[in-house]
Amino acid sequence: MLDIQLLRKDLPAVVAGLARRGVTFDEAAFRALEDERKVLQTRTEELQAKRNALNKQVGMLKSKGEDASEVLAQAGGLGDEVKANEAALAALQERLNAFLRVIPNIPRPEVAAGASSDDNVEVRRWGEPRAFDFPVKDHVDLGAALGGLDFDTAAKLSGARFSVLRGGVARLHRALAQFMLDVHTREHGYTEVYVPYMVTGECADGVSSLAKFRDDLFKLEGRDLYLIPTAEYPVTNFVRDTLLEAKDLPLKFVCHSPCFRSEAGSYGKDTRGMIRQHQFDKVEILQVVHPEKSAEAHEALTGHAQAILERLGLPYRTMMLCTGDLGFSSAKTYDLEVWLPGQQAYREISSCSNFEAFQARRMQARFKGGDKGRPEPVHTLNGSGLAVGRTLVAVLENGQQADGSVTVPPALVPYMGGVERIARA
RNA sequence: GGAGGGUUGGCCGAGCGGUUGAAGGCACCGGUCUUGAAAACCGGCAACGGGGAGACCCGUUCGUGAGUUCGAAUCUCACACCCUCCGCCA
Repeated sequence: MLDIQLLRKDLPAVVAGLARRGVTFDEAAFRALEDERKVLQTRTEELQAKRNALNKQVGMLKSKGEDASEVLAQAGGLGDEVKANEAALAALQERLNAFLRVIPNIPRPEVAAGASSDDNVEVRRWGEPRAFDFPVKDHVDLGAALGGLDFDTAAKLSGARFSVLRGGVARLHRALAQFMLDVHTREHGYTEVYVPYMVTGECADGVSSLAKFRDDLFKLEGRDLYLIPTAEYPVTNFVRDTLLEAKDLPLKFVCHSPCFRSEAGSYGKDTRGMIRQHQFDKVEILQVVHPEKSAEAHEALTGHAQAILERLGLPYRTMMLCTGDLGFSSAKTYDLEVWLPGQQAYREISSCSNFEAFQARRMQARFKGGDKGRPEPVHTLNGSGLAVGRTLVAVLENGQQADGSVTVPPALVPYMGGVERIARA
């Protein structure tokens, strides 16, 4: 969430920052809550101080064996008054907190203003889309012809937006995840982690707003547990409620996990194929860094994701999301879009974000030993490196041959046991 | 599922219902000593919120929430989590 100190000190800056992403900050509501809080807090603390002073006297008198009945008489009824004020203050702070926790992050100044994905800015383009001398198929037709992609069986098992992979295609899926993990651990300095695929509501609210996005998640019946929509949920929470040392930073983790999303708001969107599924695998890279290093780390992390696409020979472009397309917690995001010949379009395959202190404040992730004497929130970042399912789609479509077989990218051949081409068994 | 034990500061760990934000240790920071380092010794060192120009002042926090009390880390109840043993099990 936003820094309450900033809201108190420079409300116009917050209002202006949020306005850039199309969010209207309710100044009147905030001011009313704050004014009420101030009055109530001051009164409560005065009463507490009075009670404490009297109690201290009682303690002194009793320990000397003297009579304390006079002081006790003064304190009579004070306890209930204090309790009533404390309860009122707690309730108000709860309201203030709820108000703050649904306010999104403020975009960094260099993020272009815009209303939707139409206003995103292309900042990089790599590779030439291949020219085909035969009619291209999309991954659904390719996969079906190879006997490796089966949506009918998946539907029988679990309904729409699931897939079953077989044979060489299933192996390709596994190979991609292994390849990504190896590159990030061996060459980019990330530590591999394996994590729970369910997290508590508190964890979910640490990375984003559970109140706002509860419907996007699958929840376990009767329990405070949610299936993770990305490894960001468990891994970022490694540092929840912790006080790190400056010398421990940066922390860099890579995690391969399944991701579960209800896709509640995307009825009728990307219904064909495995572009948008309730379950997909992703290799996520994350960093926890010193506040002054996050901008630099964001560029590096995005580069790490781009490296995977380049090693696989997949043409892509890098888009800087405009203010209006930014995720709730993000201050700046680069999306990587891979070229899909079957759609004749660039499609999102990775999203790399810098959350600055937004998530750290929500989950109390701090470090000490910086320039400031006191602990301060760390900065968190993450990105897909990459979405495995969509990478599979990209490899199939970009590597397709006239006979329906698929050429395996050279970087992946060792992970395929030497297989250079996937063909119908 | 059954039976016990536990949860205190960055970490470990003590704590008769009363000047306890909390002994002691570790870690960390500064100093003495030393050619330098280590050791030893001396000193410092919780977080968060509010107020103040500032030195400071006030408040909150001992798993969470209620309760008893003038007063709770300490007593009572509920809940959560962790550990051990038994049962079940990949």
